[in-house]
Amino acid sequence: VARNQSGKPSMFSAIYAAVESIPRGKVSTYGAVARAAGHPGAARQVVWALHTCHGRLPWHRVVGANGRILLRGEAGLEQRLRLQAEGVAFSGGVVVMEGHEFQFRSRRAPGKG
DNA sequence: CGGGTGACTTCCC
DNA sequence: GGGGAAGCCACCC
Repeated sequence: VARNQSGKPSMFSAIYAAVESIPRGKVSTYGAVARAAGHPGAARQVVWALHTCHGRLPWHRVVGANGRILLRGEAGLEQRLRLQAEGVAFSGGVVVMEGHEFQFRSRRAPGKG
């Protein structure tokens, strides 16, 4: 577990755990992961975490708002292929969030849950 | 402490 | 649908 110089766990740890918690066949957004990690607005740090752990995390399960693939070049293609391989549906080049967006343990809008 | 950077997000036209 | 701007946070120099 990565820690800060102060000794307390950094957002890295929270973000890391959040990304790891995304089950196969589901996806989430940078913002949602940041929220689930307890750091709303830290979407950019999610990118940082993914980069730091590129290869250790299901990075392909993290997409941009509206299920858009933000990666460039082959990376973007690979992400899409990986998601499709997991059964994630695409429409018009973007992920069908409707039913594929992973809902973290009661973090987003209260709704019915 | 300041400046630049990044797989972001939201608001407006 | 595309472009511009502001907000956000941590890493690196």
